[in-house]
Amino acid sequence: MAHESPTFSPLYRQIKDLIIQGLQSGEWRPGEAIPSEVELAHRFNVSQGTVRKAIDELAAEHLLVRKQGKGTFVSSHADPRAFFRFLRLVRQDGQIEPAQSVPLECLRARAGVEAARVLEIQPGDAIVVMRRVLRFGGKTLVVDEIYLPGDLFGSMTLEVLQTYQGSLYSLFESRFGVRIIRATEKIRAVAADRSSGDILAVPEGTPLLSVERVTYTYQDRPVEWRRGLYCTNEYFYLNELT
Amino acid sequence: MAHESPTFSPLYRQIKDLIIQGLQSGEWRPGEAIPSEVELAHRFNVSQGTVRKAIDELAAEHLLVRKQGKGTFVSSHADPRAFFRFLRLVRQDGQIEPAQSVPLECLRARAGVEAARVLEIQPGDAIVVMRRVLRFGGKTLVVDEIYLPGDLFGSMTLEVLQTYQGSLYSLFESRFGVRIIRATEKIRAVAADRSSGDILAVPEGTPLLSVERVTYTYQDRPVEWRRGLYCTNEYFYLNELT
DNA sequence: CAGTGGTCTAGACCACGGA
DNA sequence: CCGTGGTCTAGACCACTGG
Repeated sequence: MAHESPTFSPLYRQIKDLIIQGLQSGEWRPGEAIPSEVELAHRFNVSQGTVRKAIDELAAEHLLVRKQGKGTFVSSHADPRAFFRFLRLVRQDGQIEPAQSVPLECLRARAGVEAARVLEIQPGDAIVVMRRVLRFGGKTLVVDEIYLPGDLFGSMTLEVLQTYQGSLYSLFESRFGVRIIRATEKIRAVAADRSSGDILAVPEGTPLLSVERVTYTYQDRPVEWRRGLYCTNEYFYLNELT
Repeated sequence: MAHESPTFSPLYRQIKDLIIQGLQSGEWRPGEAIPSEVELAHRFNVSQGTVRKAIDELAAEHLLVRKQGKGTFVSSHADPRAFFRFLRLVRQDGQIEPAQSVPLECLRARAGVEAARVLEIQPGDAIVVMRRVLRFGGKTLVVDEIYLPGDLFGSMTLEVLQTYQGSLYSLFESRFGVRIIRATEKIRAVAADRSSGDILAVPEGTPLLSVERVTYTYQDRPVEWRRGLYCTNEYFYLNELT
Protein backbone atom coordinates (compact mmCIF):
# COMPACT_ATOMS: atom_id res chain seq x y z
CA MET A 1 0.00 0.00 0.00
CA ALA A 2 1.36 3.38 -0.99
CA HIS A 3 1.91 5.98 1.70
CA GLU A 4 -1.04 8.37 1.56
CA SER A 5 0.64 11.43 3.00
CA PRO A 6 4.00 12.44 1.58
CA THR A 7 3.77 15.41 3.93
CA PHE A 8 3.93 13.26 7.03
CA SER A 9 4.85 15.30 10.04
CA PRO A 10 5.58 13.77 13.43
CA LEU A 11 3.62 14.91 16.45
CA TYR A 12 6.51 16.78 18.06
CA ARG A 13 6.85 18.89 14.94
CA GLN A 14 3.19 19.84 15.05
CA ILE A 15 3.65 20.77 18.70
CA LYS A 16 6.68 22.79 17.67
CA ASP A 17 4.58 24.69 15.16
CA LEU A 18 1.95 25.37 17.81
CA ILE A 19 4.61 26.80 20.10
CA ILE A 20 5.96 28.94 17.26
CA GLN A 21 2.42 30.23 16.73
CA GLY A 22 2.34 31.24 20.38
CA LEU A 23 5.62 33.08 19.94
CA GLN A 24 4.51 34.76 16.74
CA SER A 25 1.15 35.82 18.13
CA GLY A 26 2.80 37.38 21.14
CA GLU A 27 1.15 35.00 23.62
CA TRP A 28 4.62 34.65 25.15
CA ARG A 29 6.91 37.64 24.76
CA PRO A 30 10.70 37.83 24.56
CA GLY A 31 12.26 37.36 27.98
CA GLU A 32 9.17 35.74 29.47
CA ALA A 33 8.83 32.10 30.48
CA ILE A 34 6.58 29.79 28.49
CA PRO A 35 4.43 27.27 30.39
CA SER A 36 6.22 24.28 31.89
CA GLU A 37 6.66 21.09 29.89
CA VAL A 38 4.03 19.23 31.87
CA GLU A 39 1.54 22.03 31.43
CA LEU A 40 2.10 22.18 27.69
CA ALA A 41 1.83 18.40 27.54
CA HIS A 42 -1.62 18.59 29.16
CA ARG A 43 -2.69 21.48 26.98
CA PHE A 44 -1.77 19.69 23.77
CA ASN A 45 -2.76 16.22 25.00
CA VAL A 46 0.62 14.65 24.38
CA SER A 47 3.30 13.23 26.63
CA GLN A 48 5.96 15.39 28.23
CA GLY A 49 8.59 13.69 26.09
CA THR A 50 6.94 14.90 22.93
CA VAL A 51 6.78 18.49 24.19
CA ARG A 52 10.41 18.11 25.19
CA LYS A 53 11.50 17.13 21.74
CA ALA A 54 9.65 20.11 20.24
CA ILE A 55 11.31 22.48 22.72
CA ASP A 56 14.69 20.83 22.06
CA GLU A 57 14.51 21.89 18.44
CA LEU A 58 13.33 25.39 19.27
CA ALA A 59 16.18 25.78 21.75
CA ALA A 60 18.67 24.55 19.13
CA GLU A 61 17.33 27.26 16.81
CA HIS A 62 17.76 29.86 19.55
CA LEU A 63 14.06 30.67 19.70
CA LEU A 64 13.83 29.42 23.28
CA VAL A 65 16.33 29.19 26.09
CA ARG A 66 16.14 26.48 28.73
CA LYS A 67 17.17 27.20 32.30
CA GLN A 68 17.24 24.19 34.56
CA GLY A 69 15.18 24.59 37.69
CA LYS A 70 13.68 27.86 36.42
CA GLY A 71 11.81 27.22 33.22
CA THR A 72 11.97 27.76 29.47
CA PHE A 73 12.16 31.33 28.22
CA VAL A 74 11.54 33.14 24.98
CA SER A 75 14.93 34.31 23.81
CA SER A 76 15.45 38.02 23.32
CA HIS A 77 17.90 40.24 21.51
CA ALA A 78 18.00 42.28 24.68
CA ASP A 79 20.11 39.44 26.08
CA PRO A 80 23.76 40.48 25.64
CA ARG A 81 24.68 36.94 24.60
CA ALA A 82 22.51 37.36 21.50
CA PHE A 83 24.44 40.45 20.33
CA PHE A 84 27.48 38.61 19.11
CA ARG A 85 25.52 36.07 17.15
CA PHE A 86 24.90 38.76 14.56
CA LEU A 87 28.02 40.86 14.90
CA ARG A 88 31.13 38.82 14.49
CA LEU A 89 33.70 41.55 14.64
CA VAL A 90 36.29 40.96 17.35
CA ARG A 91 39.55 42.58 18.31
CA GLN A 92 42.96 41.41 17.16
CA ASP A 93 43.54 39.63 20.48
CA GLY A 94 40.20 37.84 20.22
CA GLN A 95 38.45 39.97 22.83
CA ILE A 96 34.86 40.93 22.19
CA GLU A 97 34.16 44.61 22.63
CA PRO A 98 30.74 46.22 22.83
CA ALA A 99 29.74 48.27 19.80
CA GLN A 100 28.04 51.64 19.86
CA SER A 101 25.55 52.32 17.10
CA VAL A 102 25.36 55.88 15.77
CA PRO A 103 22.45 56.52 13.39
CA LEU A 104 23.18 58.98 10.58
CA GLU A 105 19.95 59.20 8.63
CA CYS A 106 16.59 57.53 8.16
CA LEU A 107 14.31 58.15 5.23
CA ARG A 108 11.37 56.73 3.35
CA ALA A 109 11.72 55.51 -0.22
CA ARG A 110 10.29 53.13 -2.82
CA ALA A 111 11.77 49.69 -3.40
CA GLY A 112 13.85 49.24 -6.52
CA VAL A 113 13.91 45.94 -8.36
CA GLU A 114 16.79 44.53 -6.35
CA ALA A 115 15.50 45.56 -2.94
CA ALA A 116 12.07 44.23 -3.91
CA ARG A 117 13.51 40.88 -4.95
CA VAL A 118 15.54 40.48 -1.79
CA LEU A 119 12.78 41.60 0.58
CA GLU A 120 10.13 39.71 -1.39
CA ILE A 121 7.94 42.77 -1.90
CA GLN A 122 6.83 44.62 -5.05
CA PRO A 123 9.00 47.23 -6.78
CA GLY A 124 7.62 50.60 -5.76
CA ASP A 125 6.44 49.39 -2.35
CA ALA A 126 7.33 51.62 0.57
CA ILE A 127 10.63 50.94 2.27
CA VAL A 128 12.72 52.61 4.95
CA VAL A 129 16.37 53.33 4.27
CA MET A 130 18.76 54.08 7.08
CA ARG A 131 22.44 54.62 7.44
CA ARG A 132 24.45 54.25 10.60
CA VAL A 133 27.96 53.59 11.82
CA LEU A 134 29.29 51.29 14.52
CA ARG A 135 31.97 52.49 16.88
CA PHE A 136 34.28 50.20 18.83
CA GLY A 137 36.36 51.72 21.58
CA GLY A 138 35.95 55.17 20.08
CA LYS A 139 36.83 54.15 16.53
CA THR A 140 34.36 54.04 13.66
CA LEU A 141 34.86 50.60 12.13
CA VAL A 142 31.61 49.86 10.31
CA VAL A 143 29.29 51.82 8.09
CA ASP A 144 25.92 50.19 7.35
CA GLU A 145 23.20 50.94 4.84
CA ILE A 146 19.96 49.22 5.81
CA TYR A 147 16.76 48.61 3.87
CA LEU A 148 13.54 47.71 5.69
CA PRO A 149 10.05 46.90 4.37
CA GLY A 150 7.71 49.81 5.02
CA ASP A 151 4.75 47.74 6.17
CA LEU A 152 6.65 46.55 9.22
CA PHE A 153 8.84 49.57 9.95
CA GLY A 154 6.68 52.46 8.76
CA SER A 155 7.04 54.37 12.01
CA MET A 156 10.84 54.21 12.06
CA THR A 157 12.44 57.64 12.48
CA LEU A 158 15.90 58.96 13.12
CA GLU A 159 14.74 60.10 16.52
CA VAL A 160 13.55 56.62 17.47
CA LEU A 161 16.95 55.27 16.46
CA GLN A 162 18.86 57.96 18.33
CA THR A 163 16.79 57.57 21.48
CA TYR A 164 16.96 53.79 21.76
CA GLN A 165 19.60 52.18 23.93
CA GLY A 166 20.55 48.68 22.83
CA SER A 167 21.07 46.75 19.64
CA LEU A 168 19.13 47.40 16.47
CA TYR A 169 17.52 43.97 16.57
CA SER A 170 16.53 44.59 20.15
CA LEU A 171 14.73 47.72 18.90
CA PHE A 172 13.08 45.73 16.10
CA GLU A 173 11.84 43.28 18.68
CA SER A 174 10.59 45.62 21.37
CA ARG A 175 9.18 48.46 19.28
CA PHE A 176 8.16 46.83 16.00
CA GLY A 177 7.39 43.28 17.11
CA VAL A 178 9.82 41.88 14.55
CA ARG A 179 11.92 39.00 15.87
CA ILE A 180 15.12 38.30 13.97
CA ILE A 181 15.75 34.57 13.69
CA ARG A 182 18.59 34.07 11.23
CA ALA A 183 20.58 35.76 8.49
CA THR A 184 22.83 34.97 5.56
CA GLU A 185 25.89 37.03 4.67
CA LYS A 186 27.83 37.42 1.44
CA ILE A 187 31.34 38.59 2.18
CA ARG A 188 33.88 40.06 -0.21
CA ALA A 189 36.82 42.43 -0.21
CA VAL A 190 36.38 45.86 -1.79
CA ALA A 191 38.30 49.13 -1.95
CA ALA A 192 37.12 52.11 0.11
CA ASP A 193 35.58 54.86 -2.01
CA ARG A 194 35.79 58.53 -1.09
CA SER A 195 32.73 58.71 1.13
CA SER A 196 33.19 55.45 3.04
CA GLY A 197 36.89 56.18 3.43
CA ASP A 198 36.05 59.52 4.99
CA ILE A 199 33.61 57.96 7.44
CA LEU A 200 36.00 55.22 8.45
CA ALA A 201 39.02 57.54 8.50
CA VAL A 202 41.05 55.51 6.03
CA PRO A 203 42.55 56.48 2.67
CA GLU A 204 40.53 55.93 -0.47
CA GLY A 205 41.37 52.49 -1.85
CA THR A 206 41.91 50.85 1.53
CA PRO A 207 40.71 47.22 1.45
CA LEU A 208 37.45 46.81 3.38
CA LEU A 209 35.17 43.88 4.09
CA SER A 210 31.87 44.20 2.27
CA VAL A 211 29.20 42.28 4.17
CA GLU A 212 25.80 41.99 2.52
CA ARG A 213 23.22 40.55 4.85
CA VAL A 214 19.65 39.36 4.43
CA THR A 215 17.85 38.83 7.70
CA TYR A 216 14.81 36.63 8.28
CA THR A 217 12.03 36.38 10.81
CA TYR A 218 9.55 33.54 11.35
CA GLN A 219 8.66 31.42 8.31
CA ASP A 220 11.78 32.57 6.49
CA ARG A 221 10.30 35.94 5.74
CA PRO A 222 13.05 38.43 4.83
CA VAL A 223 12.74 41.63 6.87
CA GLU A 224 16.06 43.39 6.43
CA TRP A 225 18.61 43.90 3.72
CA ARG A 226 21.84 45.61 4.63
CA ARG A 227 25.28 46.22 3.34
CA GLY A 228 28.12 46.95 5.69
CA LEU A 229 31.68 48.05 5.06
CA TYR A 230 34.05 46.87 7.79
CA CYS A 231 37.49 48.27 8.46
CA THR A 232 39.54 45.22 9.42
CA ASN A 233 42.88 46.77 10.26
CA GLU A 234 42.62 46.15 13.99
CA TYR A 235 39.53 43.95 14.17
CA PHE A 236 38.50 40.91 12.19
CA TYR A 237 35.42 38.91 11.32
CA LEU A 238 35.39 35.70 13.34
CA ASN A 239 33.67 32.63 11.98
CA GLU A 240 33.24 29.17 13.45
CA LEU A 241 33.04 26.27 10.99
CA THR A 242 31.24 23.45 12.74
CA MET B 1 24.68 19.15 51.52
CA ALA B 2 27.18 20.26 48.92
CA HIS B 3 27.31 18.41 45.63
CA GLU B 4 30.26 16.04 45.71
CA SER B 5 30.97 15.89 41.99
CA PRO B 6 31.04 19.16 40.10
CA THR B 7 32.08 17.08 37.10
CA PHE B 8 28.81 15.21 36.94
CA SER B 9 28.35 13.67 33.55
CA PRO B 10 25.12 12.00 32.44
CA LEU B 11 25.20 8.45 31.15
CA TYR B 12 24.51 9.39 27.54
CA ARG B 13 27.58 11.61 27.56
CA GLN B 14 29.77 8.78 28.80
CA ILE B 15 28.34 6.62 26.02
CA LYS B 16 29.10 9.43 23.61
CA ASP B 17 32.73 9.46 24.75
CA LEU B 18 32.94 5.69 24.31
CA ILE B 19 31.67 6.05 20.74
CA ILE B 20 34.18 8.83 20.09
CA GLN B 21 36.90 6.49 21.35
CA GLY B 22 35.77 3.92 18.82
CA LEU B 23 36.00 6.52 16.08
CA GLN B 24 39.37 7.76 17.21
CA SER B 25 40.85 4.28 17.55
CA GLY B 26 39.72 3.40 14.06
CA GLU B 27 37.36 0.65 15.22
CA TRP B 28 34.83 2.19 12.84
CA ARG B 29 36.27 3.97 9.84
CA PRO B 30 34.92 6.89 7.82
CA GLY B 31 32.12 5.79 5.52
CA GLU B 32 31.43 2.60 7.47
CA ALA B 33 28.36 1.89 9.57
CA ILE B 34 28.63 1.69 13.33
CA PRO B 35 26.66 -1.03 15.18
CA SER B 36 22.91 -0.54 15.46
CA GLU B 37 21.43 1.31 18.39
CA VAL B 38 20.11 -1.85 20.01
CA GLU B 39 23.45 -3.57 19.65
CA LEU B 40 25.31 -0.64 21.22
CA ALA B 41 22.68 -0.53 23.98
CA HIS B 42 23.43 -4.17 24.83
CA ARG B 43 27.15 -3.68 24.58
CA PHE B 44 27.14 -0.73 26.97
CA ASN B 45 24.36 -2.07 29.17
CA VAL B 46 22.09 0.94 28.78
CA SER B 47 18.73 1.49 27.14
CA GLN B 48 18.37 2.25 23.45
CA GLY B 49 17.13 5.73 24.31
CA THR B 50 20.39 6.56 26.03
CA VAL B 51 22.45 5.39 23.06
CA ARG B 52 20.12 7.41 20.86
CA LYS B 53 20.76 10.59 22.75
CA ALA B 54 24.52 10.05 22.49
CA ILE B 55 24.27 9.48 18.75
CA ASP B 56 21.98 12.51 18.42
CA GLU B 57 24.75 14.76 19.68
CA LEU B 58 27.40 13.12 17.53
CA ALA B 59 25.18 13.53 14.48
CA ALA B 60 24.61 17.19 15.35
CA GLU B 61 28.40 17.63 15.45
CA HIS B 62 28.68 15.94 12.06
CA LEU B 63 30.77 13.06 13.38
CA LEU B 64 28.06 10.57 12.48
CA VAL B 65 25.35 10.53 9.86
CA ARG B 66 22.05 8.73 10.40
CA LYS B 67 20.22 7.10 7.52
CA GLN B 68 16.79 5.83 8.34
CA GLY B 69 16.32 2.19 7.50
CA LYS B 70 20.02 1.72 6.75
CA GLY B 71 22.04 2.52 9.84
CA THR B 72 24.34 5.13 11.35
CA PHE B 73 27.56 5.89 9.50
CA VAL B 74 30.88 7.50 10.30
CA SER B 75 30.92 10.72 8.34
CA SER B 76 33.71 11.22 5.84
CA HIS B 77 35.27 14.12 4.01
CA ALA B 78 35.06 11.95 0.92
CA ASP B 79 31.34 12.73 1.00
CA PRO B 80 30.79 15.67 -1.39
CA ARG B 81 28.35 17.23 1.04
CA ALA B 82 31.21 17.68 3.50
CA PHE B 83 33.29 19.70 1.03
CA PHE B 84 31.30 22.88 1.30
CA ARG B 85 31.27 22.87 5.06
CA PHE B 86 34.90 24.02 4.93
CA LEU B 87 34.96 25.96 1.68
CA ARG B 88 32.34 28.65 1.63
CA LEU B 89 33.21 30.29 -1.65
CA VAL B 90 30.24 30.40 -4.01
CA ARG B 91 29.56 32.05 -7.33
CA GLN B 92 27.87 35.40 -7.74
CA ASP B 93 24.55 33.69 -8.57
CA GLY B 94 24.79 31.51 -5.45
CA GLN B 95 25.71 28.33 -7.30
CA ILE B 96 28.29 26.06 -5.73
CA GLU B 97 31.06 25.03 -8.07
CA PRO B 98 33.59 22.28 -7.44
CA ALA B 99 37.12 23.46 -6.73
CA GLN B 100 40.30 21.96 -8.12
CA SER B 101 43.31 21.96 -5.82
CA VAL B 102 46.71 22.51 -7.43
CA PRO B 103 49.67 21.93 -5.09
CA LEU B 104 52.65 24.23 -5.68
CA GLU B 105 55.21 23.16 -3.11
CA CYS B 106 55.65 21.11 0.04
CA LEU B 107 58.61 21.37 2.34
CA ARG B 108 59.81 20.54 5.81
CA ALA B 109 60.64 23.26 8.31
CA ARG B 110 60.87 24.10 12.00
CA ALA B 111 58.01 25.78 13.82
CA GLY B 112 58.45 29.44 14.65
CA VAL B 113 56.94 30.92 17.77
CA GLU B 114 53.63 31.79 16.16
CA ALA B 115 53.12 28.45 14.39
CA ALA B 116 54.11 26.67 17.61
CA ARG B 117 51.59 28.65 19.62
CA VAL B 118 48.75 28.03 17.19
CA LEU B 119 49.51 24.33 16.66
CA GLU B 120 50.26 23.81 20.36
CA ILE B 121 53.71 22.37 19.74
CA GLN B 122 57.22 23.55 20.71
CA PRO B 123 59.14 26.16 18.72
CA GLY B 124 61.67 24.25 16.65
CA ASP B 125 59.47 21.17 16.31
CA ALA B 126 59.22 19.72 12.82
CA ILE B 127 56.43 21.06 10.65
CA VAL B 128 55.35 20.69 7.03
CA VAL B 129 54.70 23.81 4.99
CA MET B 130 52.76 23.64 1.77
CA ARG B 131 51.39 26.07 -0.75
CA ARG B 132 48.61 25.43 -3.19
CA VAL B 133 46.00 27.22 -5.25
CA LEU B 134 42.31 26.51 -5.78
CA ARG B 135 40.83 26.82 -9.24
CA PHE B 136 37.13 27.34 -9.93
CA GLY B 137 35.95 26.91 -13.48
CA GLY B 138 39.45 27.42 -14.81
CA LYS B 139 40.19 30.53 -12.75
CA THR B 140 42.66 30.65 -9.88
CA LEU B 141 40.72 32.27 -7.03
CA VAL B 142 42.50 31.13 -3.87
CA VAL B 143 46.10 30.81 -2.81
CA ASP B 144 46.72 28.93 0.44
CA GLU B 145 49.73 28.58 2.68
CA ILE B 146 49.32 25.65 5.05
CA TYR B 147 51.26 24.63 8.16
CA LEU B 148 50.97 21.10 9.53
CA PRO B 149 52.56 19.46 12.59
CA GLY B 150 55.36 17.12 11.51
CA ASP B 151 54.46 14.30 13.89
CA LEU B 152 51.17 13.71 12.10
CA PHE B 153 52.10 14.65 8.55
CA GLY B 154 55.78 13.70 8.36
CA SER B 155 55.31 11.67 5.19
CA MET B 156 53.57 14.45 3.28
CA THR B 157 55.23 15.16 -0.08
CA LEU B 158 54.39 17.18 -3.13
CA GLU B 159 53.92 13.96 -5.06
CA VAL B 160 51.36 12.65 -2.58
CA LEU B 161 49.46 15.91 -2.95
CA GLN B 162 49.65 15.89 -6.72
CA THR B 163 48.60 12.27 -7.00
CA TYR B 164 45.58 12.44 -4.73
CA GLN B 165 42.14 13.02 -6.16
CA GLY B 166 39.72 14.66 -3.75
CA SER B 167 39.76 17.32 -1.08
CA LEU B 168 42.72 17.98 1.17
CA TYR B 169 40.80 16.94 4.27
CA SER B 170 39.81 13.75 2.51
CA LEU B 171 43.52 13.09 2.02
CA PHE B 172 44.24 13.87 5.68
CA GLU B 173 41.59 11.37 6.64
CA SER B 174 42.44 8.49 4.34
CA ARG B 175 46.23 8.71 4.26
CA PHE B 176 47.17 10.25 7.60
CA GLY B 177 44.28 9.16 9.79
CA VAL B 178 43.57 12.74 10.80
CA ARG B 179 39.86 13.55 10.93
CA ILE B 180 39.00 17.25 10.70
CA ILE B 181 36.12 18.12 13.01
CA ARG B 182 35.85 21.89 13.13
CA ALA B 183 37.71 25.12 12.38
CA THR B 184 37.73 28.79 13.23
CA GLU B 185 38.43 31.51 10.70
CA LYS B 186 39.59 35.09 11.08
CA ILE B 187 38.59 37.10 8.05
CA ARG B 188 39.86 40.51 6.95
CA ALA B 189 40.38 42.52 3.81
CA VAL B 190 43.92 43.06 2.54
CA ALA B 191 45.62 44.37 -0.58
CA ALA B 192 47.22 41.94 -3.02
CA ASP B 193 51.02 42.07 -2.97
CA ARG B 194 53.14 41.37 -6.02
CA SER B 195 53.39 37.61 -5.68
CA SER B 196 49.80 36.86 -4.72
CA GLY B 197 48.56 39.27 -7.37
CA ASP B 198 50.57 37.40 -9.99
CA ILE B 199 49.16 34.05 -8.91
CA LEU B 200 45.57 35.30 -8.84
CA ALA B 201 46.02 37.34 -12.03
CA VAL B 202 44.94 40.62 -10.45
CA PRO B 203 46.81 43.94 -10.18
CA GLU B 204 48.90 44.60 -7.10
CA GLY B 205 46.74 46.36 -4.53
CA THR B 206 43.51 44.58 -5.46
CA PRO B 207 41.40 43.97 -2.34
CA LEU B 208 41.46 40.30 -1.33
CA LEU B 209 39.89 38.33 1.49
CA SER B 210 42.47 37.10 3.96
CA VAL B 211 41.17 33.97 5.67
CA GLU B 212 43.25 32.61 8.53
CA ARG B 213 42.06 29.22 9.66
CA VAL B 214 42.91 26.94 12.55
CA THR B 215 41.54 23.44 12.16
CA TYR B 216 40.89 20.94 14.94
CA THR B 217 40.54 17.20 15.26
CA TYR B 218 39.19 15.18 18.20
CA GLN B 219 39.62 16.69 21.65
CA ASP B 220 40.13 20.15 20.18
CA ARG B 221 43.63 19.36 19.10
CA PRO B 222 44.80 21.86 16.45
CA VAL B 223 46.21 20.07 13.41
CA GLU B 224 46.34 22.71 10.70
CA TRP B 225 47.08 26.38 10.40
CA ARG B 226 46.49 28.03 7.09
CA ARG B 227 46.15 31.40 5.52
CA GLY B 228 44.28 31.85 2.31
CA LEU B 229 43.90 34.85 0.02
CA TYR B 230 40.60 34.82 -1.86
CA CYS B 231 39.83 36.82 -4.96
CA THR B 232 36.20 37.88 -4.50
CA ASN B 233 35.50 39.67 -7.74
CA GLU B 234 33.17 37.00 -9.10
CA TYR B 235 32.76 34.73 -6.09
CA PHE B 236 32.02 35.50 -2.47
CA TYR B 237 32.29 33.93 0.95
CA LEU B 238 28.86 32.75 2.07
CA ASN B 239 28.04 32.59 5.76
CA GLU B 240 24.90 31.50 7.56
CA LEU B 241 24.15 33.18 10.88
CA THR B 242 21.88 30.85 12.82
C1' DC C 1 10.19 21.91 50.10
C1' DA C 2 7.77 22.29 45.67
C1' DG C 3 8.38 23.15 40.84
C1' DT C 4 11.26 23.26 36.93
C1' DG C 5 14.09 21.11 33.41
C1' DG C 6 17.27 16.80 32.73
C1' DT C 7 18.09 11.81 32.59
C1' DC C 8 16.96 7.01 32.07
C1' DT C 9 14.16 3.11 31.26
C1' DA C 10 11.00 -0.29 28.84
C1' DG C 11 7.99 -1.14 25.51
C1' DA C 12 4.92 -0.31 21.52
C1' DC C 13 4.48 1.10 17.09
C1' DC C 14 5.74 3.73 12.53
C1' DA C 15 8.69 4.86 8.32
C1' DC C 16 12.18 3.41 5.38
C1' DG C 17 15.45 0.46 2.78
C1' DG C 18 16.84 -3.64 0.92
C1' DA C 19 16.64 -8.68 0.24
C1' DC D 1 9.92 -9.78 5.41
C1' DC D 2 13.28 -8.15 8.59
C1' DG D 3 16.44 -4.80 10.44
C1' DT D 4 17.36 -0.12 10.69
C1' DG D 5 16.45 4.45 12.62
C1' DG D 6 12.28 7.53 14.20
C1' DT D 7 8.29 8.50 17.16
C1' DC D 8 5.47 8.32 21.24
C1' DT D 9 4.18 7.00 25.74
C1' DA D 10 4.25 6.51 30.98
C1' DG D 11 6.66 6.58 34.83
C1' DA D 12 10.62 6.94 37.98
C1' DC D 13 14.22 9.47 39.61
C1' DC D 14 18.06 13.25 39.50
C1' DA D 15 19.81 18.18 39.45
C1' DC D 16 18.89 22.86 40.02
C1' DT D 17 16.36 27.11 41.66
C1' DG D 18 14.02 29.82 44.76
C1' DG D 19 10.83 30.60 48.46
